[in-house]
Amino acid sequence: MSQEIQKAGSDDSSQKGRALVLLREMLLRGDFQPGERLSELSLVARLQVSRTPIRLALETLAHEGFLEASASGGFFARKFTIEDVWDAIEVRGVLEGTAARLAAERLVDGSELDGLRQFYAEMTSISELTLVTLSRFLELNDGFHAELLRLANSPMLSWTVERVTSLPFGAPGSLVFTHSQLPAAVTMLKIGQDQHQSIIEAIRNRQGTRAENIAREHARLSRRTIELALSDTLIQNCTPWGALIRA
Amino acid sequence: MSQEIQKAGSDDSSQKGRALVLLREMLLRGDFQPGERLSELSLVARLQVSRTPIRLALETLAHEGFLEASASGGFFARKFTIEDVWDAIEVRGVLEGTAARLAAERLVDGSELDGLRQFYAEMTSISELTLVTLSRFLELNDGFHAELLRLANSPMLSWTVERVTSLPFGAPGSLVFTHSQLPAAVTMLKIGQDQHQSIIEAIRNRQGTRAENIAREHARLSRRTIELALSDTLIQNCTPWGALIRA
DNA sequence: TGATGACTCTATGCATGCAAATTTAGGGGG
DNA sequence: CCCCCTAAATTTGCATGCATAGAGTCATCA
Repeated sequence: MSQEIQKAGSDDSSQKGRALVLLREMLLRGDFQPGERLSELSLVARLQVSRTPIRLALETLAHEGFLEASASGGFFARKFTIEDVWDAIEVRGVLEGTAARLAAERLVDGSELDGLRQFYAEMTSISELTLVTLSRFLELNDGFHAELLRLANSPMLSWTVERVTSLPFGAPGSLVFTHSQLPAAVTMLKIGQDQHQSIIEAIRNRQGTRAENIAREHARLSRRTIELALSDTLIQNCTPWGALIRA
Repeated sequence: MSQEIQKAGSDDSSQKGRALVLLREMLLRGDFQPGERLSELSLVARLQVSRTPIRLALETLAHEGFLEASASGGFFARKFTIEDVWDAIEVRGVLEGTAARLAAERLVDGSELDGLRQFYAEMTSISELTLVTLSRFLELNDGFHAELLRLANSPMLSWTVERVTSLPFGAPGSLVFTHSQLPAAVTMLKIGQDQHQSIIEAIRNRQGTRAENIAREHARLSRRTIELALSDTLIQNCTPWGALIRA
């Protein structure tokens, strides 16, 4: 599921979509130095797409937060620090906390929680961690969080979260662990599962503040997870977006 | 100050900037029905600008949340309900609460609060409410909130707030009151000033949670203010964005 | 040697033509 | 009377040419 989520206009059927996907890949791969100017003409050669769709894609990437518009026209690669990553996670936690609180406040019938319970159950049923089960686990995790947002019943909140998560930092994404870190990583996932369970319980009991606080702490768990992955690897090697972080 | 804030790319010096400003005006004025398709060609005639800058402006407005992209190309006027307005205010409150909390948690020296204190003092010095002093008051209010965000020292949070406030709902903006409502409106502003004072105090004492909660409630005050203005006027007549709300 | 000026060259903003796709209107068939 | 299918007209997506503004460079002068 997480792999199939397509951001708007990113379908491969149009020139703009192709340019967008390719540019995102290049940015995540670190093909551009932070602060480097992305000139349209040079991209025409590299992407085999004409200037018009490239311009549209650049505009979109600027709105998504990857690029910064220069006052004199054109775009620069935005620079990110590890602090930005932590703050993005904090913001995401705040918004998911709000989703959990609103879900608790606006719940009308306990059966609305069945969706969350199902994601939780399926995640629990995954006993051991392999490459394929991890990917499945992350899919279910995405599903859980999407369902939580749905229960908040707030289009404005959903829209805000969409905007914020256009940058890849907040999302759990996939992390690469060294062999020795695996046990600790599994522990993290189990703690996360316990938090999922507690969030469901809090919403069921209409404990809005409790739900909010757990969801916040749940986001901070992904910070700890990243820190763990970072502890004996370079950031470039343990996250898909590592190349974006300089400084 | 609030009048001089220019959203990126909205300067009048370019065709795209002109189109953007004009289209925003038209949308706020309610020139388009919710769900109506905005065809580029018809806009060429109405705005006296060619298709290229119009297309860019439409793209930008979609990212700002005014328009919705159709799957088959083109854009529709998005429809908003009064619930969306309340939720936008709630989200803004959550984010400003986060700014207040981070400001408290990250404060290193009490003198950093001087900016906030100055805005507060100037707002207090305004004794009576006229059209000109109200406008000045709102400017100072904007300044206070911008300074609060600055103190949070979080580029990611600032960026998020910018994204969310591209829609005009969250911001205090200007409201029109009937004569009989004026005393109540003045009371609201005084309560808001007291909250400003309390936020400063909470940050000074490094009471993060307290600062966060007051800032949230402060946002809800603007909901009450809108409800007051709404109480014996149509929404179209008391807010600048009233024409956007249907249903 | 440093700064300032002019000049060149490149990059972007904009306009417009063309083709493909979507929507819509109309007619024919069930 | 309703549905479907076809065809035309509108609309968007894309490519490209042109003009202007900006960046870079080199030379001259203080």
